[in-house]
Amino acid sequence: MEQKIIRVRFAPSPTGNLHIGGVRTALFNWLFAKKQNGDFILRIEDTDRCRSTQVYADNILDTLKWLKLTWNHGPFYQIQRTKLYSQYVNELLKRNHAYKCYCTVDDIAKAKYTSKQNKIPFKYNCKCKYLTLAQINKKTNNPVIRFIVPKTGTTIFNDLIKGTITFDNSLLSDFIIMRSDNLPTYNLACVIDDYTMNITHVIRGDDHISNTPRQILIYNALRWSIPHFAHISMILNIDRQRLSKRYDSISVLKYRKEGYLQEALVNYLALLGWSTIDSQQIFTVQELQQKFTIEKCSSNPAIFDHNKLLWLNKEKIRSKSVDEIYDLFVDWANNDMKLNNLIANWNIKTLKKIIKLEHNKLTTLNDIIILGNMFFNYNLVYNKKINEILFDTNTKIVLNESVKRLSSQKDFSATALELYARDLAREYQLTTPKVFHPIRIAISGNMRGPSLFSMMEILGQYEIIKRMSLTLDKINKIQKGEKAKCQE
RNA sequence: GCUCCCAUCGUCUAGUAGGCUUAGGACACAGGAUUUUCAAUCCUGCAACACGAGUUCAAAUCUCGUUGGGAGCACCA
Repeated sequence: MEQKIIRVRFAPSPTGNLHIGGVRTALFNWLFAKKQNGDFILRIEDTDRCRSTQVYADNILDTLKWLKLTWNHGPFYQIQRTKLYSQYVNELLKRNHAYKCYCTVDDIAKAKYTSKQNKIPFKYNCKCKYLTLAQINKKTNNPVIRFIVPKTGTTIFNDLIKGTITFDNSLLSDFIIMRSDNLPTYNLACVIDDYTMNITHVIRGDDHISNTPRQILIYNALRWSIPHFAHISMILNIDRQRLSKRYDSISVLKYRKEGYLQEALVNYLALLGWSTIDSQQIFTVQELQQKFTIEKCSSNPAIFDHNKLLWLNKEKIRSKSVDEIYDLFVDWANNDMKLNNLIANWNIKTLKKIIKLEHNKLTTLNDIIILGNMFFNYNLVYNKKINEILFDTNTKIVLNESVKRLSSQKDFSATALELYARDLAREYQLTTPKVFHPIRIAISGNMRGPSLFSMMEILGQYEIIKRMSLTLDKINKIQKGEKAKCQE
């Protein structure tokens, strides 16, 4: 017998940037499909004309592309499929599973207000079902279409993650499936699409659990078999609140901008609500595809942990060769005009040496910018600690003597340079920090940075002496009474 | 108010047919070693089964209740 092909879909609405929770839903669908050689379909649910925009749709597409969550079909836009929805709405109407409702938004708001006042659960009891032809003829407004929910019984489904979930039909209102503008509402469009697109597994956020019984009722009314459902838990923000469109809809693309690797984000998101028995932390994409199972998805909500993402990003960078990191860096910088200009004159060979030097310290690609600036765009920064060292009486001695000695030095390997510095310390009876710190500040403009002598080796004689002299000049000028820049 | 979902270290989680758990791993945090800085590295440490009943020889694991958190109850998706 032929086995049914697995087909899943990711169906965001373009009413905001794709946020981290949406990306994870997409990822889980994608992994589920990939593992079983199934299809991953992208569908844009844009029936809300007031809030959907192309800008957001593009953001969704761009984000998925960056993360390499490729889809086999689509993107389908629901707005282009309205004929299909009308067709099925008519069928439901014909089969007495739906009726036209002429109630106004005010009517409903009033009913809702009353139930809130009386503290009773809200259920809209629409009477339009019983309207006579004469009464209907008097109506002037455009009706909506409501689905007729059975008065009794329960709707049960077996969720692949949460287990059996039961809802009482009597609690449900006759819900709207088509608005007065003749566009379908979410529950209707979703069912029609999932069915006609042959979706076998609906994997989505668990905020959709309460929509599921409504959708199942539509499947039943149309005599369609229902797909498998899997509701993954939400990602909560640090306040344990749902990631809201309003506050957390900063685009996931910001992680790219900040220098995160797509594979780090994918790896991290996979770990958020999914795990293996052996608690493996670092996965290649291929491993994720092989090992992902819906059964191992956790049913409790997860909080986004930025620290762990950072760690994972570092690990991913470390696992790459210098050349790979360089390529990644250049690609990344090319996405940003400013960065692109900044690094235009950076020497490739030197940059690779720098990357090699700091290979296992890099946390984001942006760290390379910081390092590069140290080497290619020398700039002496001032802060309290640096000033202290700059105006230490020994500093001038160390720098003057260094300039003198290094001018005639032949060997500029890290080991030779360290030897010279240690000799200097011994001869002047200074502790090594008293010698090393001024040199570090003079040549890198900073207190923090890579191994001092390796840094000097990369810079070379000319640059070292130039920077040391420059620093001496500055010290002299400031000491002569020029308004101290460091007082700012 | 009603319905549904969830409940192991600060965070993500392992614990899958109740005994193998003095509850494991990872991130974070703290301390130490190393050191010219920041790191990296190595070592060490801190830290959890929400609570209460019940079932059982035995419960983090099953049942019920309580509490807490989340989601939904739109002509939004």
